[in-house]
Amino acid sequence: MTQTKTKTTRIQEINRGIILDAALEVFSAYGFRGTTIDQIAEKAGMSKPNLLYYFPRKEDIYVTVLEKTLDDWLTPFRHIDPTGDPLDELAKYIIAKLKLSESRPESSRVFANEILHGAPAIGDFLQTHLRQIVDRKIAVIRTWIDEGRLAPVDPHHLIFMIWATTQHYADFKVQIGAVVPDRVEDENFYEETAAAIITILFNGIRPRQDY
Amino acid sequence: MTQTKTKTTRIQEINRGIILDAALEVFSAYGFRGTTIDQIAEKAGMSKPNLLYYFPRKEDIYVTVLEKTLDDWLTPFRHIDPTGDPLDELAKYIIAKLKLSESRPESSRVFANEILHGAPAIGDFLQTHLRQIVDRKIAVIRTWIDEGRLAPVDPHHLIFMIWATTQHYADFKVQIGAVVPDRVEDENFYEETAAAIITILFNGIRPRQDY
DNA sequence: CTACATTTTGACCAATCAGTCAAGTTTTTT
DNA sequence: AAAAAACTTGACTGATTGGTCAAAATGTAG
Repeated sequence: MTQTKTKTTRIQEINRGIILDAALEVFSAYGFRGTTIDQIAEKAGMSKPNLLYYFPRKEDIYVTVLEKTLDDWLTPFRHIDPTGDPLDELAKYIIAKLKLSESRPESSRVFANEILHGAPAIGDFLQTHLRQIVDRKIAVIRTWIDEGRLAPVDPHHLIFMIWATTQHYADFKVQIGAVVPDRVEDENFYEETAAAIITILFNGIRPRQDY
Repeated sequence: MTQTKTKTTRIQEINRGIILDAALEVFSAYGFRGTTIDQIAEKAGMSKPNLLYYFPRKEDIYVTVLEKTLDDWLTPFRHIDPTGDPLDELAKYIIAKLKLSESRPESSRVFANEILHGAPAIGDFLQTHLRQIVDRKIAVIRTWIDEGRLAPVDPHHLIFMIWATTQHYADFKVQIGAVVPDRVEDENFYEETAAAIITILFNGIRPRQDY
C-alpha cells in the first residue's frame, strides 16, 4: 500500500475552512476575475503567501468553493422521495431551496456566476453527475404523472421552472429589494414566498369557477 | 440657446455601434472585471486608444451596453396590455421574453451578471424606473384578479416567477444544455419551452379529475 | 487647394495582481 | 531538549491592463 502523504493536520483543517468561508464571500460579490487573492487573505486574516501555502493557485480555491456549494444545492434535490406524495415532495423541495436562498445566498451566486460564464470550471460535472441525477428525478416525475398523481406536464421544464424560481430569490435579491423594498424586510418574506410559489405552481393562475 | 457641441458624425455613429456590439459579446462572456479593453478593441477591429476615443472609460462602455439591454428587456413588459385578456397578455409576454432569450442571450447575461454583483451600475435605475413600471403592472394584475379573470395569486411573486423562468433559459443555457443536450438542439426548443411553461403556469401541476 | 477638425495609432506609464522565495517562527515528534 | 516538520510572512517579480500622449493620417468645409 503506497499511501500518498495525505496527513491533514488540525491547523490545516481550520485554516482551509477559514479560507473557504472568506473566499465564498468574496467570490460571490466580485466573481472569479474580480476577486483578488489579497482580498481573500485579508478577510481570512492571514498573509497572501500563507493562503497560497494552503491553496497554491487562485483557481484551486475557486474550484473547492464551487464543489462545496454544488453539494449543498443538490442535497435537497436528491432528497425528493419517489415514494412520497408528489405535491408534498415538490413543496418540501421548494421550501428547502428557498431556505438555502435565504441562509446562504452567496453560494447560490457563486454557482450562478459560474454557469453564466459558461461553466468553465464545472462543465464536466454538469454533463455527467448533474445530468445523471436529473435523469433519475425526471423518471420519478414521469411515474407520478403516469399514476395520475401529477398533471401531465413536461418534467424537464417543471424542474427548470422550480430551479429558476428558487434561485431567483438569492441571485436577484438586489432587484427584488429594489422593486418591493418594504416586503423584503419582513422576516416572514421567505415563508410567504414559498407559500405564494407553491400556490401558483400547484393550482395555476387560470381562474376557476369553484371557489 | 447655448447648444453644447453635440455634433454626432457619421463615423462616430458607426464606430460606437461596432464597439457596443463587440462589448456586449465580451462583457457577457467574461463580466465587467473579466473583460479587457483590448479584447473589445480587437473584436471591434480597432486600436485600444481609438476605442478610448469614443468611450473614455471602460465603465462608460459597460453602462451604455447595460442601458441598451435594459431597454430591450423591459419593452415586452411595458407592452402588457391592461385591456387585453389576462392569460393572453401573460402568454404573449412569456413568449416574447423567451424569444429574446433565444435571439439575444448575451444581453440577458450581462444584465444578470450586473444584478448578481449587486447592481453597482444600475441600482438607481432599479429603485426608481423599474420599480415604477412594476408597480403599474402589479396594479393591472390586481385589477384582473378583482375582476375574477385571474386566480387570486400574489402579483409580485407571479411576476418574479415569470422573470425567473424566462431569464433562466438565457442565463443558464449551459446548464440546460448539459442536462438535456438532445432537446436543446431541436430548432423548436423555444416554442416547446414556451408551451410547457404556459401550461404549467396557467393550469398548475395538481392533477385534476376532469381530463 | 487650403485650413481646420476629426479620427487613428504606436509607444509608453503607473497600478494592480498572481505567484515566488528565502528566511523566520511555531508546532510536533522523538 | 533537540531535531524535524509544518507553518507564516515581508519583500520581491513578471505579466497584465486601464488609461495617456503626441504625432500622424484622414476627412471635411470654404
